[in-house]
Amino acid sequence: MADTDSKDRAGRVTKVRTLADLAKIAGVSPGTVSRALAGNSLVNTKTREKIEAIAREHGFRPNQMASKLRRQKTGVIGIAIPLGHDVRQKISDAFFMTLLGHLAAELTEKGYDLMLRRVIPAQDEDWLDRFIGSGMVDGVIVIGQSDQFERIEEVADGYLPMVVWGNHQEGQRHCVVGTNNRLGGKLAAERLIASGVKEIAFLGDTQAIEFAARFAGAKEVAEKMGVRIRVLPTHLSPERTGEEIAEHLREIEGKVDGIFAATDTIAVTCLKEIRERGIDVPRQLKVVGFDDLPISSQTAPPLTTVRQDIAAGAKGLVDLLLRRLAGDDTESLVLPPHLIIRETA
Amino acid sequence: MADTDSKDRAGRVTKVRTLADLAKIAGVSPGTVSRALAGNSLVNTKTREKIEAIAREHGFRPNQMASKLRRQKTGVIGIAIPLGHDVRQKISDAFFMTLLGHLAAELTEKGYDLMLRRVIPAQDEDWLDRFIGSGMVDGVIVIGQSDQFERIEEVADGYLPMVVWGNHQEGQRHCVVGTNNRLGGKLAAERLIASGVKEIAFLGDTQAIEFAARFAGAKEVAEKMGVRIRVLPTHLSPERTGEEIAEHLREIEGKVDGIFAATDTIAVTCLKEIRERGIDVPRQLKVVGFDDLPISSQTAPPLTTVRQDIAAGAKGLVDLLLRRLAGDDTESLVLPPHLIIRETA
DNA sequence: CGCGCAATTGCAATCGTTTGCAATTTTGCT
DNA sequence: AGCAAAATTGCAAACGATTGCAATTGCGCG
Repeated sequence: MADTDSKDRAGRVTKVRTLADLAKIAGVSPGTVSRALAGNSLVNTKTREKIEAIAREHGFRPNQMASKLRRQKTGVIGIAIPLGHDVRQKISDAFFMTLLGHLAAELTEKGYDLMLRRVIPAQDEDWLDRFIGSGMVDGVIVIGQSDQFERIEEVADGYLPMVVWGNHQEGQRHCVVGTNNRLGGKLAAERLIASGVKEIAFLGDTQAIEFAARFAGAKEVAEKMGVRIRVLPTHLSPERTGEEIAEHLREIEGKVDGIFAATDTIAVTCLKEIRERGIDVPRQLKVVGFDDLPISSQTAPPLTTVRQDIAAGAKGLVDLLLRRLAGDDTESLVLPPHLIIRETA
Repeated sequence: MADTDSKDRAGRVTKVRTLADLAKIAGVSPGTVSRALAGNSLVNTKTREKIEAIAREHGFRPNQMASKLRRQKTGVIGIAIPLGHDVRQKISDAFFMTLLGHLAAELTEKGYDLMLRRVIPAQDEDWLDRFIGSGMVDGVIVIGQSDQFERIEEVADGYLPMVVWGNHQEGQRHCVVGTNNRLGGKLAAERLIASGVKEIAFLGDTQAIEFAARFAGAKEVAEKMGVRIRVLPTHLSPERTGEEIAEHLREIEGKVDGIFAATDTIAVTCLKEIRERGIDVPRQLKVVGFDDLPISSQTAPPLTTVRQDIAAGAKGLVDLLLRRLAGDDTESLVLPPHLIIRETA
């Protein structure tokens, strides 16, 4: 508030490391200091102010480890990012990162810290139990089910404070927040077909459960409308994707007139490859993406895509987790996707 | 090793929460259990195996809080992201997120966890002391100096295990890892001028120290070569940037023939606005960015930019921090930028 | 069989805070 | 002034794992 260098300008000679040290200086007991610094307790205002002053003067902060140990809660939420095979990719994936950014904002606002952990399930069987059982976090948010659906289910049976970002399956036991991927897939296919597309290619890896759902939705619509649709497996590693897509394009050229990309990242790369082949979008080939990342409005031409509301997703994850921390057994939250029409379809 | 359901198949009825519980079952003392689980200690192989078996059977994990308290180290590295004014923006900024992704990979590999904390210095005077003094982290990496240069300097005087991503100033006291921004700025300007540019506009906020250095480098070259250069303040919040840039473009149209964007994010938005105004890149207007984000090769036309080696930066941050944890007082690390020539200049 | 040394194990203090309970001081009221 | 009730404060036991030191056990060998 006022001046900082008032009396103790000799620096940090006096080292006050513990409540007890501080208590000695203040002439009270450690318990009182603890209560005083905790703020709202039942300690005399005058005493509190004196203690606070001394604490400030010495730059004292109570040791969090001790505090957490004693109180049996950490104020930390664990964020686990399971990396399936694409080991180096996913954590720098634009979608996950954006989600993480929003999570950080939400959790910080609620007074929680985030502990981030990249896990490689293939190398570490019980990554989830380890994270949970370590006593380092009060709850866990798992970003992406990867290929760990079963393991997550098992853990969910005995551990309440966990929420997962991902796809919702009929009858699953773990609490998930995510977009209705199937519906999103339908929207994409409908748009392509409404734009006159006669044959669709889906670019994505249908082993990932979300992508499979997106494809399933598109397929349903396509079949109903008598439009052919095929899958062209496409991965997400920044290096390989470009080539993979180029190859696909060579293969489908002239046969397919609509592309549904499992991800905006794929769509963006795809647009670039298409441009290089001199194909006109949307005249000759129409493209719809999925996610609506910030970049997607910046492409040439701007990408038509299915929007996932990432901010709402983050808020949902945090809200549900907090309710679970309070003992509620919450339902999953499935968010509606929105078709964003720009210029590629 | 062998079968898991050998004797205690009654499930999780017996709850083993502490070393002591486990010790009782194993018929040894808690100390022995601790040593056994720690692995390398001086406990009899047979005993160890027995204890490990019981631990596995009951899914027991030693409480980390207690462990950390006792050992006075946490195995956690704090990552602080100071947000200047653009409160919601920076943490989802592509550059920071990419860096964070690489940091996560590096730190995980070295056996550390990451604790992520968004801080808003304006709302929280002593964010850094709080983070450090909390006893929750063994060391801190600060991502971006924001407008907190002075505060970081102060803290660095009394706290060794801290490394900062940012710009290096002559004679600064804190250990920093970052790109040589001034040199990067020179490279950008040289390229623009070599492409025939006669007047340059720098798009960026020179209040940010890194950006100021980039501009300074460009300015030096421009002045030497007799080319005019001006600053057009541009922020990074996703919403405002587009409009700001549009306005700038209106203002400079016809006068300026080269743009140096402080950031690829700005450059990408810029390219889009330019396209919408029907200006030809690179014929009428040349553009150089900074960062070389993954998207930058995907724009139309692909962006010429100054590359920061993010992976090397992350590795540098982690290496230096680990050496500081070991007691070394390390020097700063300044990485060379690389001009990546694509099609916009 | 007994001694000495090495290999294991147990004991108990410690890390620094929090908090129920009891002790003490204040306050309010007659 | 006297006494009950309320407001503060102190005491000491947790929280759960680690680790120096001492005690025990086991082993080799004369």
